[in-house]
Amino acid sequence: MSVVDKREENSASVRVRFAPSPTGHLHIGGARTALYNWLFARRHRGVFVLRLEDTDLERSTEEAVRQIIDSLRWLGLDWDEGPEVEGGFGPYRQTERAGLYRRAAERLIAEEKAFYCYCLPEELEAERTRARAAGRPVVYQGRCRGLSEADAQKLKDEGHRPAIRLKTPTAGKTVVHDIIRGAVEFDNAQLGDFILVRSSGTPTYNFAAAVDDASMKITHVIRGDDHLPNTPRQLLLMEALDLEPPKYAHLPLILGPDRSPLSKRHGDVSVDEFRSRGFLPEALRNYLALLGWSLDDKTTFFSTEDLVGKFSLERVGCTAAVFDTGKLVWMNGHYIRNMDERRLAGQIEDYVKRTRLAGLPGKAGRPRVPELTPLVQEKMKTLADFVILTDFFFLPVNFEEKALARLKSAERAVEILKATAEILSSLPVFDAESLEVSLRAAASRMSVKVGKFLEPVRIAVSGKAVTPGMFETLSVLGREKSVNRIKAAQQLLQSPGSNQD
RNA sequence: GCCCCCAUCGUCUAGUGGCCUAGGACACCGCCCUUUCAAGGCGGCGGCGGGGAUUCGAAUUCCCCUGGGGGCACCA
Repeated sequence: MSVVDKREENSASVRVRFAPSPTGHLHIGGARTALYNWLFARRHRGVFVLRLEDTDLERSTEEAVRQIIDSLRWLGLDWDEGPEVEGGFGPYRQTERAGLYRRAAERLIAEEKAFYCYCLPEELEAERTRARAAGRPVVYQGRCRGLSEADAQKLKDEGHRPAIRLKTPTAGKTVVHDIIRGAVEFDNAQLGDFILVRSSGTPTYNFAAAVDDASMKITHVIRGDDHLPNTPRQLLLMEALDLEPPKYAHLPLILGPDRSPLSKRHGDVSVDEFRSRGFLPEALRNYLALLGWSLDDKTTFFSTEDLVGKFSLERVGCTAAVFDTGKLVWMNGHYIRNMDERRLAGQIEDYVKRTRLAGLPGKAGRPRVPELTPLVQEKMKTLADFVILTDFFFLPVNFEEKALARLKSAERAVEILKATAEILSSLPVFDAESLEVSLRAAASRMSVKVGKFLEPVRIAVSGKAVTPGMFETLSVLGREKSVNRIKAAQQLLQSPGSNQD
């Protein structure tokens, strides 16, 4: 810890940002990007900025803003500047920064580093199609770059609304010094004079991102791999604007099981969905941290403090990673087993409330979550498992097909159930210890192994083949319900219709 | 078509020229423990995409190929 602290001293000025476009839920890939940014900021005692890239008016929604903010909060990734907290470099929505982009664009025009382009989208599209067909590079040909004053005026008079393009160097290379990948070279000629401002007056992604990263004094841009080809454009822009560029780190993508980029096709991909499925934020953080980053060859579990203390971009890998839900489930189970029992009970209560699952516990006369939690804690892998494991405490017995078959074919089941009902009815103290003593004794009297003895009891009382420990289960279920259910099962077995083959 | 990125067990990864007959984790398969199921313990299966080159020596360096991915938008 002290080693870390020492090194922090001179990196106190780190500023990073997470810049989602609010067009949907927070995607698991975005969550990892946010996490890495957050870790990097915390690790260097820097500032984590949340910026909304909402320049696409068509697709951006307030609903999406809400969801992204909720998901980030739930994940525990708090931002120092951004929506709802503000800060000295705001506003933090690009739609509210229009003046900034306009001034930058005007300056570039005035300095003749950018120009108005009157080409129609359809014309450009046609040209691209031609270029592709002819095997030529698909780059803007610079038609309006050298437009004369007179021609420009004429087009303007005809009512054409121009876009603004950057004059990109036609020769030379732009090199991106990526922290994760090293130097990556791009031919300037391949870049083309890209659009800065749409004819509608709104800035494009590259323009807004470059202006904002610089004006917000971002020191490290940590983002997805898919932005690597954009980086030379942003670099060129900052150069034209005479702005100090940040350092860049491009994270490899997250893939689905079929090795294509993770998307809705692969099922649950939003943080919100993982929350609904009963995953813990600390488990998701731990799993996501390891999806692309590692400390060494053996450390798997990291508390958030560990992560903050040990995370580094240098140890982020270059390879795209497949998202393995199975491993997340396992890790979540580990966190559940190791959680303080009372805290877990609280989480379960919140979860059940939030998801409104069947068998809502807690009504008068029913067992409460804190009472049930210790019975199922070590069996749960997600919070959702709680309901699956304990529903029979709240609901009438609903026999699972497999369990019913097993009950019917169990040896001496009727005899066992009868004996158990008698014991339960007459037990002076109805608690787990007494139950264990007397039921073990009964099994031994009947020369039946305890496991075999308990099987029909388990199924009678729960309708399931799998339950928490039987003695604890009976004791929490209570004498009356236990006896009633056992007697009911006994009758079921003895009724004429229950013959089986 | 052009530009760029990537390549170790099924999956996540360690590995930065000899410590590697390649280590760990998930999954899978056995065994143990056990009141079921989990959990836990022990063991097993399983990998450096291919070809050249450099070197006394390559998972590790270079080149080519192959495969995967991203970009080439008035989307972000």
